[in-house]
Amino acid sequence: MIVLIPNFDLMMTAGSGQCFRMWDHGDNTVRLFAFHRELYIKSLGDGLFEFSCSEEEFAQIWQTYFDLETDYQAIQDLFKSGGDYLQQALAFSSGLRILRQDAFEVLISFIISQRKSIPAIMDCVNRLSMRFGERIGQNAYAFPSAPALALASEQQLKSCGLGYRVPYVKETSAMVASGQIALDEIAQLDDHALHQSLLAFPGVGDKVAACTMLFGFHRLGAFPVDVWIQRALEREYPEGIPSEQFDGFQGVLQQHIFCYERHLSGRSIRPPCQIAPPSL
DNA sequence: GCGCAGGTAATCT
DNA sequence: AGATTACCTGCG
Repeated sequence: MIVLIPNFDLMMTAGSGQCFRMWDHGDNTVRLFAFHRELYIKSLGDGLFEFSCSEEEFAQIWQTYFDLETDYQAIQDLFKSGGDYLQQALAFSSGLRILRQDAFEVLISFIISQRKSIPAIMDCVNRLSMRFGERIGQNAYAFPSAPALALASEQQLKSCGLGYRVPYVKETSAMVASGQIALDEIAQLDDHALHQSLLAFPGVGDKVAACTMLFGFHRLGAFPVDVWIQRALEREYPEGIPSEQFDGFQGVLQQHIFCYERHLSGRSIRPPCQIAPPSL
């Protein structure tokens, strides 16, 4: 099916580091896995996109996943008074959206992300999915469930390249699987309480908690500070960023700055090409 | 071979 | 409280 989606940059969103299961498939097409489904999207230009699914599935799953019902133009307008640097960042990364991903997948993925490059994270997540996730198609696997990861042996997890994060992933999955911390329950909490709850998971500090809030719980006010953001803040806002001005949407701001900073440093903002199936 | 990659937790002062 | 350091693994 073909849809008109104004103000949506598919490649920018796919390469923005918020998700690890979306690849540049060539020919302006992106391939992704989410919510036990496989999807291809082709950008046709002029705001037109071709989705490899039915209209029902689009309305039911993907419209929400890509947060297409939120007015991002209105959010961007909030940042208009943010100075030249911000305007340049926005101009570069306009069309970016905050995906509504599965909270458990985000939690585990960002625990893995520490001290890893984006391609390395994608490798790990992909290996975990191939080994412990449900098969959803030709060479396509869903992200594993919490019980599946909780039951995995340390050796199996280690062979997916997790390194010292193995106990973090295993214990966090066990806590979710047992209901000790139920993700659907803490989803009801306010931002501060949710952040505190997430810190109780091993391997989760302020940064991973903020990423989980922003990408897994769609808390647009969460503001993850990684090395890129920190460098940008020190350089552009030595007196501190006037974050009250952007209250409630600092997370969107963070994504724009992140994309722009990586662009300035010469890093790709495009999603990596589909890699060869990881060896098991 | 060495340093670093979207950090965290343990161990200092 | 704030600063320092080890940590798996893969890649340049």
